Amino acid sequence: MDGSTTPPAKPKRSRPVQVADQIKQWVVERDLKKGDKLPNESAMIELFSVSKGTVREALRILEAQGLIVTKTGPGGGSIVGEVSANRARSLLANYFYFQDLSVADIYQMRRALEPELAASLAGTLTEDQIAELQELAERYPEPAKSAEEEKEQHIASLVFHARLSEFAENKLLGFVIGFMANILTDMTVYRQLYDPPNVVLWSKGREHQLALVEALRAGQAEEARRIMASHMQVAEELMKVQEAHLLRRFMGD
Amino acid sequence: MDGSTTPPAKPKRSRPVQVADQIKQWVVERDLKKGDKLPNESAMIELFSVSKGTVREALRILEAQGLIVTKTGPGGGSIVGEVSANRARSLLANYFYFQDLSVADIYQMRRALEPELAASLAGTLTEDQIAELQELAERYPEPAKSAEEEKEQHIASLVFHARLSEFAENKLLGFVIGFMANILTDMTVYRQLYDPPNVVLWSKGREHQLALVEALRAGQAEEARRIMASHMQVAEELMKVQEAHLLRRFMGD
DNA sequence: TAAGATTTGTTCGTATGTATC
DNA sequence: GGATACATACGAACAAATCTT
Repeated sequence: MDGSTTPPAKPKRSRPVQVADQIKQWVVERDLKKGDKLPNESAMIELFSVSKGTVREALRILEAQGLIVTKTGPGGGSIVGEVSANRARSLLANYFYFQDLSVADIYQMRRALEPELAASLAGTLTEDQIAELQELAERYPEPAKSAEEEKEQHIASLVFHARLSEFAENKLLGFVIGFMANILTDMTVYRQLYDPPNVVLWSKGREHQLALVEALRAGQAEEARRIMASHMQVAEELMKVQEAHLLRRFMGD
Repeated sequence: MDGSTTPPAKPKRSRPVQVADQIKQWVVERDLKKGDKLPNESAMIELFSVSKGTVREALRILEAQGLIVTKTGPGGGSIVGEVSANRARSLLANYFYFQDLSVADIYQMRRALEPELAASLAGTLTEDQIAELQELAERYPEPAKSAEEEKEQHIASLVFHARLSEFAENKLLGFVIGFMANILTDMTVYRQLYDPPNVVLWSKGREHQLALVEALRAGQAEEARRIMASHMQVAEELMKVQEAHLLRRFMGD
C-alpha cells in the first residue's frame, strides 16, 4: 500500500566507476590543475578502501577519457592531464559511428561555419601563420593527372582547413571545423576511386585558397567570408560525387 | 651508420589499452552491431593471452567510452553498446573544461547554426512535435518577478532549443546545438544572480518562440530562419550581462 | 656503469555477488 | 530453492619501468 513496490530506482554503478567518480570529486574539490599529482595507487587503496585491481580499473576509466596520465617509476604516478583535441575528436567520432552522417549533412555545417571562421580570422594571424597557409595552398600547382593524385590534393586541401581551424580564437568553432575536416579526410582516404579528376573544380579551389590567404593577410573580413562561402560550394560539388553516406570509424587516437 | 640510433619510435601503450584496441579491432572486423555479444572474460583471457585483471581494465576503458555495456549473470557479459548523446556530450565537455569558452564564442556559433536548424526543420515536424514545442514556448506567460524566476525561464527556453535540436535530421547539426544548450544551462544554473529581470527581453523572446513554432508548422523555412536569427540576438543580449568567461565541468553522465 | 629505491604493471588463486534456469 | 554461468572484487606475489646516487 505504499511505495515499496517501487524500489526507488537503483543506479547501481559498479565499484570501479564509483571510485572513478570519487577520484574526480577529489580532484575538483582541490581544484587541481593540469600537471598536479594524484595520490598513488597504494594511497588510493587506503583512501577509498578498495583493492588494487579496483583502483586500477578506475584509473583506466579516467585515462580513457583523457583526464589523467599515468607514468611508472619514482616520482611517477597519475597526474591531471588536459584532454587533447585529438582525443576529444576520437571520442566524438565514436558517437557518430552510430549516427550515419551524410556528406550533405557535413556541408550544411561547413557552409554555415567556415565563412564565419574565415571572417573572424582576418587580420588576426601572424606572418608565420599566413606563410604556412600560403605554402599549403601553393602545393600542387598542377591539376591532378589521376584519381589517386586528386585524392592526395583533396586531402591536402583538408589539411589547409584543419590548420585554419587551429588558429581560431573561438575554440568551439575551431574544434567543430577541425572535426569535420577529420571526418572528410577519413572518408576520402577510404574512398573508392572511380571518378576522373575534375580540372575546373581543381582550378577554382586553388584560386579560392590563394585569394583567401590574401584576404586574411589584408585583414578584409567580409572579403574572406565571401571567398570561403564560394569555396564551400565548390568543395561540396567535389564531394557530392562520392558515396552519399559513409562514416566508419571506431578507433584512432 | 644505419637507423639503429633511431629506435623506430616507441608507442609503448600499456597492456590494457593494447587489449582494448584489440577488442575494438575484433568488433570492427566482424562488423558487430548494437546488441551483439563479445567473448566473455575467460574467452578473452585465452584469446589475447593476458590475465583476468588486464582484460577487465581493457573492458573498463571501452565502457568508459560508451562502446560496450557489461552485465553480470548467466547470458551476461559484454555487448556492443551505442554511444549515447549524453555520454558524447560529457566526454566533449571534459575537453572544453580546459579551453575556457566565452559566452561570445558560443553565441558566434549559435548565430550561425540555430537559424540553419530552424530553416531545415520547417515543414518536417509531426503534429505531436509541434504541439510539444508550442507547450514549451507557452510556459511562463508572465514576466519574471525575481532574478530566481528569470533563471528558471531562461533554462526553460534552453530546453526549447535542446528539444528542437533533437528533431534535426542532420545529426551533427543537432548534436552541436544540443551541446551548446547544455553548456548554457550549466552556466545559468551556477550563475550568480544580481541582475534584475529584463521585461523587454523576456517579451521579445517569448514572441519569437511562438512565432517560430507557427513558421515551423506552416513550413515557412525562410521565415523560420529569420525569426531564429532575430531570437539569437535577443538571447545573446540576455546572456552577455553574465560573467563573460566560465565553464567549469568535469563530471556528469 | 651499476645498484637500489619507488611506483606502476601483470599475474594468479580464491571468494563473493548476481542473474537465469 | 538449488544449480549454473557469469562478472565482481580482494590479496599476495612478482615483473617492468624509471629516477637517483
